[in-house]
Amino acid sequence: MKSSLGSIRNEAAAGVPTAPVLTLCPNSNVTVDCATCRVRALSLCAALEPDELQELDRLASSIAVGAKERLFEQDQPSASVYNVTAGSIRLYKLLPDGRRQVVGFALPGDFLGLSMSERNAFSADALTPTTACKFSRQEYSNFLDAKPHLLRRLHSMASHELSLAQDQMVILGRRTAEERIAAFLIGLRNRWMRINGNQVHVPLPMTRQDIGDFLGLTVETVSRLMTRLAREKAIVIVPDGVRLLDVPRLERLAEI
Amino acid sequence: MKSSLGSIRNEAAAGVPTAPVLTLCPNSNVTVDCATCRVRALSLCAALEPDELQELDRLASSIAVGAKERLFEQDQPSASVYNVTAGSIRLYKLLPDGRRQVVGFALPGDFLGLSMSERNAFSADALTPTTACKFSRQEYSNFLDAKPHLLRRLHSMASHELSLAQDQMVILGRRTAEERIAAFLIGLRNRWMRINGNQVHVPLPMTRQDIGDFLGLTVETVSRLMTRLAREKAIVIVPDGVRLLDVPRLERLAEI
DNA sequence: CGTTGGGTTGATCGACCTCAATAAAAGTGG
DNA sequence: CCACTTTTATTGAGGTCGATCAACCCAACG
Repeated sequence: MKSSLGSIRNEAAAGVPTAPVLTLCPNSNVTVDCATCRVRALSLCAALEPDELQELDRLASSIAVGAKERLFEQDQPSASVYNVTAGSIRLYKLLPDGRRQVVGFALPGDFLGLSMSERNAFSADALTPTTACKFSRQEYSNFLDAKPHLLRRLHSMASHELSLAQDQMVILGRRTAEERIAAFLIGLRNRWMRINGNQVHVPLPMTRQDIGDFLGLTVETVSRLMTRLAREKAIVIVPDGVRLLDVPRLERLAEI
Repeated sequence: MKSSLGSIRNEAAAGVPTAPVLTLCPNSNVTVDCATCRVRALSLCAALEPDELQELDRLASSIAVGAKERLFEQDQPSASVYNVTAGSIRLYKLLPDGRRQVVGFALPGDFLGLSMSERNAFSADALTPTTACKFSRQEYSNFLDAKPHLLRRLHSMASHELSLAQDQMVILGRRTAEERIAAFLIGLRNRWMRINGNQVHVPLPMTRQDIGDFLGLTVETVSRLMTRLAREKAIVIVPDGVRLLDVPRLERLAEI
């Protein structure tokens, strides 16, 4: 057997898609209005002046995808880049034998395609109904060439992403299961805070399996430890999320 | 006890430096000559025209650091960025309790400071005598503003780094110890190949402890598995490195 | 109202860690 | 060049955290 790791059980084997690929979407190509965009301040577009925003407007199309639909797939040519405006997305890599590593979750304000590379480094499935601004990668790349300060912001977002990835390396390489869960909850809370403001309620649009595949743990371990944190009054498990009761305790565990 | 993970034993506790901090270096501020630089084709500078190279020449100073000296330290303000010209460097993060995660190894041609951020995200110790081109971060940043195609290349290098970090997340989250070692050796061979051309000999300037802290394993596990791979004729352990005998087998294990 | 996907809980197992001892290099000073 | 220390690597014996295997619960849904 493949030893300790993996998440083969609830997945189809060997790279077989588990979510329907995004086909034609009724809401595709809806007009975009950057001026009234609610996530603009959080997103890449914050780097732009009003007139530049109008230019970008013309390049964008709005898309909506239902829960469990796939936006794009690992190793496929990437035709588009996206700016998430609502919803949540799972980003993951599959090994040939079906083991899965979730490399991140995209939330409103996040940009997909930071690397502007020819092929997707990972797959992306919507976890909840999701909307995004969609751009042709080529057109966006040309736009970048004309707007160095936008490139600067793209690079700064990519750098931030790199820094998060390195933090995740510490979590995966050197932290206990309990610390991983705590770090995950605190990290997610901080991200929701930027979007919704300070909240004790942390929405968890992903399954336990997704969390496990993000943290290098099994579903069972995630479930057990969340239950334990709840029993110890550090959190309360509520439908579609958790409520953080003892943030200092969790932060101590996560020790960012 | 802290459970499974960590590398506290051979390290001083709680963030106490284990390597001397780089102070005054005899070879500092030696004149740089980009025109004859042997790693230019591999490095960021490859994006520059001859006249731009001369401009950069004037911003650069050459530094040399001995083995085990520290280039810079996690969380400290980052005054400089570096282009490694020779040697090898360990990049790592420390947890407050002394656990360590090596986030990468820098080799000739690598750029340190891709994120151009205010503070260092990790510490950097030379593993072997190392030389690098050193730039003021501020001056380099200004230079970038004037040269969008250089920024483009910086971003492309940062994207590549992000992609490597995500691959490392798969390794740390979902691979067995044996697979991690194989992936490490194959990955390092591929990097040396870009520098020295195709070689069966893979130099390992880092200790087993460093490898363990990179792969989320203990020294003992690294040693045991390297010995096993040697016993099974996949590699030969030689002074300061390994010789790869059965590359296909290792690649199958690493399954990139 | 059966079916299905997600979540929880228990019993057991095993990959890798921990602890311990020794061996082999690599400095270091006389 | 050789004692002596220090660092790094190897090997063995035993322990444990999280994985595996297996029920079971519950809500959603056609």
